[in-house]
Amino acid sequence: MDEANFEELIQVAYLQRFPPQVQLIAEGEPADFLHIVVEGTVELFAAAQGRETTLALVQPVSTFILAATLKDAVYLMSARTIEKSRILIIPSESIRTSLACDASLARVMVSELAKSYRDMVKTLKNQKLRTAVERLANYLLRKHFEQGRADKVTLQIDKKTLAALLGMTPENLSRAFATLRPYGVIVNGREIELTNLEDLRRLAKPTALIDQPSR
Amino acid sequence: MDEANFEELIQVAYLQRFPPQVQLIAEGEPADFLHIVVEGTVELFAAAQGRETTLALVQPVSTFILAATLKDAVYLMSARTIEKSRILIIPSESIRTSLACDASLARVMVSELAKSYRDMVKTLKNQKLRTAVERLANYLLRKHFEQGRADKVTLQIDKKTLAALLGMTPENLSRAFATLRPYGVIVNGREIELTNLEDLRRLAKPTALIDQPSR
DNA sequence: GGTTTTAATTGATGTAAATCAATACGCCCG
DNA sequence: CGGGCGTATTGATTTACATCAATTAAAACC
Repeated sequence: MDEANFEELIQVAYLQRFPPQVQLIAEGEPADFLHIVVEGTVELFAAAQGRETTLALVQPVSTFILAATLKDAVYLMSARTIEKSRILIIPSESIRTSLACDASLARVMVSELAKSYRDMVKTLKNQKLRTAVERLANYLLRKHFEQGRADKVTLQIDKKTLAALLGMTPENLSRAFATLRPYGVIVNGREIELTNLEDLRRLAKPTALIDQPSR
Repeated sequence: MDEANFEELIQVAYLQRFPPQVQLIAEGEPADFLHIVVEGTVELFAAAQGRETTLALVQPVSTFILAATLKDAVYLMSARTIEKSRILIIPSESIRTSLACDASLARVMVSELAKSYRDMVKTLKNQKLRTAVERLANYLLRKHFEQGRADKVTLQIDKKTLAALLGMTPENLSRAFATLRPYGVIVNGREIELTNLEDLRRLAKPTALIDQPSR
């Protein structure tokens, strides 16, 4: 983006540290600040009818609630830290001002929003087209790939959060792991051993159109 | 957007008519053209594991697969016409070229993408936080509002498509309508009479954070 | 105007997942 | 080295939804 604009934004931004389990924003509030995760992990969640679900996890370096900031609208999701995190906070007003006069910033935003949109489409397809067991199997395969294809995968979140992210209850997640046992999935706390990738893949049927993160 | 750019795009664009039930694009294919619905209705759907689901309906005047066009990526969704439609088709390459040199186009794109993203978030929340009956109830309330709050609502799509859109089977949709009978919902083909809005609202618990279309 | 085709409903049953309840497993602390 | 305390697992049951099968209703066709 334009250098002068960048300086301007840096001036009004501030970096803040948060302990785990701190709620940063609440759905329904006006989006006064753009948030950027510099370190740690942030959970985006939402509630309705007395239920709550996790919609996404955000890890460095990534913005969240960019769309609300740009539309000068309310947050559609709440956010809380999962682990100790550092968050860069920029007033939405400044972002919108910069956008109005900085064409290259606008192009970057287009790209970022298009990516986010595609990720959301993939999440929705995952949710509507797959069973709970299939979602878990594909999640494990993705982590396997992300963590360098070692035969052991480490969950970075507790199982309660994982269950919400995958759209099921913690009890059902336990049972889903049990179901995957015959496919070479051995659970040991947060360490998951994958001893039969072929069978697991045959069950999960991963596809780039859902499981490959958008660029 | 910039006038010269607009002229350029109009030059390379072409308007085409399609009968109902024609597949326009298939997920996985490269996004060579941006599509704009000028007249009619287009269904966006996706398949995996032998299942198929509807992700969105597009009505005039609206683009679809904008994100894929901008990212020069493959389609994540397939599209077919539901009724007789007129579609404006513009080569993706031209869109990307215009974007690179037209700042106001970039800003419009930002706005459009942010809106689409927020709609997708709402769809995901609807799917993860509500039961099938609740989704149907809220759908009816939204149509009720869109169609001028008359006590009768007309479905613009057949029940098979509606079922897929709401994330259920046609059989289950029939039963969901039956479940809503005590809440004043009387079905007569595509005409749905709503005789007890208070009770229906009490059941549906609509919220702006899911049910209000994004601006 | 009757016949074929397609969409919609209804019933019986099966399966996936949520809920409720109890128990086991760490983990920090005194 | 036991308490507490949050997290995870396991079992029993209920509920939501899908599937299979049959029937009815509504279009479309000749």
